[in-house]
Amino acid sequence: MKDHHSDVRLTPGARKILDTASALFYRHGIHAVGVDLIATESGVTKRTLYDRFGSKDTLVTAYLRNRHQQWWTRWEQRLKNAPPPRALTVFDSYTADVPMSDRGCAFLNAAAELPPTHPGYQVIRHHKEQVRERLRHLIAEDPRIPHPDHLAGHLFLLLEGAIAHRGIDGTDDRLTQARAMAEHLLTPTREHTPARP
Amino acid sequence: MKDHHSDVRLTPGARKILDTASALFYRHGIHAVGVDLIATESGVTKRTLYDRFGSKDTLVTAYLRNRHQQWWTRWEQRLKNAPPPRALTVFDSYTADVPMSDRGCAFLNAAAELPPTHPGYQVIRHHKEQVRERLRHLIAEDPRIPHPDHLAGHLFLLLEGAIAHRGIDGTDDRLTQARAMAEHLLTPTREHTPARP
DNA sequence: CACGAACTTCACCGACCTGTGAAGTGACAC
DNA sequence: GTGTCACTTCACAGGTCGGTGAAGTTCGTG
Repeated sequence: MKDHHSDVRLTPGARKILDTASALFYRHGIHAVGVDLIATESGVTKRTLYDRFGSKDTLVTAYLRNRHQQWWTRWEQRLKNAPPPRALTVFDSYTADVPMSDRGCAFLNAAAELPPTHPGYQVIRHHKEQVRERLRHLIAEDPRIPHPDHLAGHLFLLLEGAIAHRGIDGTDDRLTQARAMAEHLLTPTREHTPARP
Repeated sequence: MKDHHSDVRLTPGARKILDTASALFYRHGIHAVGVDLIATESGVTKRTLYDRFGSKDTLVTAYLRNRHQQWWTRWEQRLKNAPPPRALTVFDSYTADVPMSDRGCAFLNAAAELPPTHPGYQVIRHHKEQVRERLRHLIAEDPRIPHPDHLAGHLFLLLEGAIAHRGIDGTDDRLTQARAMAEHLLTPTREHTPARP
């Protein structure tokens, strides 16, 4: 209960491999990084890598799972001592940890280069689904918000657009803009009715 | 004036190579497609490919440039006979041509796997900049809109979020949602001010 | 001490990667 | 008919890809 790497039992070598692979995959993309490089950078032989993970695809899937777990934990942490509207924390969670977000969203990037048949693809879908769902619940905390579902969809699109451009623009500007827009939408001054139910 | 491939002089072979490469790059990603496959699928030898384009990076850049040109032409076409608010056409432009958008945005996908030093990266930035700028002008066509710049940023984020998820979800739903939200934002019934008076 | 899990080195596989060299063919222009 | 442009085939370079083989070493635990 002392480790921030809360995932199941991983041998020290496997842990090192996963951490190294995560950094490389995120920075350079998945197809651009070979298993040889991962093994070398991990201080581990390819043999060990294949003993622990079986295939590159499995390692990629583990990377995605681990990333989701880390991201979720950070968000949960940030949610604890956050003033309402707590939905805004999702933007801060991206802005806060720079090395974790300076190349944009790991899941959007992975989705861009993996085929939909890849075992990691459903991890991506699951992650986005979870974020969206949590957002929906957080927005519904304020009973004055008239259409929480619709607003959740709106905030989610703002978030995704902003984080997609985080990697391209190289600045937090879009994220900051999106947060401000979200904040405005979350203050229930007037009607924010959807165009159509 | 009859060809939708308006780009400069390209030999027939080069044209075929570019078209084939475009389809493959968009469908499978850039790193996942080798020049051998491109040559084979084009009915052309690698030699010809290298004679015409010099390197894979150049071919990738040409792909991005060509894509921008195509996309822009289509949008321009759609803008001609469009009722106001014409800013909404940008959503329709994505929804309309399925094989051109079923894997999401070609530029966002490319940005996800290319290093920022790649010669094609500035093409990506340019494309997004152009879209955003055009959107800003279209919104400013309606003098009743109080803060066109701010609203353009808002619509742009909605668009980018929706098109980023176009490839993941496999449906047009997010795009349709985003369009509806944009439409609501564009109807100047009440205040849409970014700050409170 | 002894056991076994984790890890090591090193050699190897077939396939594929980007990129190049040499020699030759067909079509069209002057 | 000579030149040139687009294109062809074939062979090959040096390197990396994911994945496996056998044999030996480190190390904590019982």
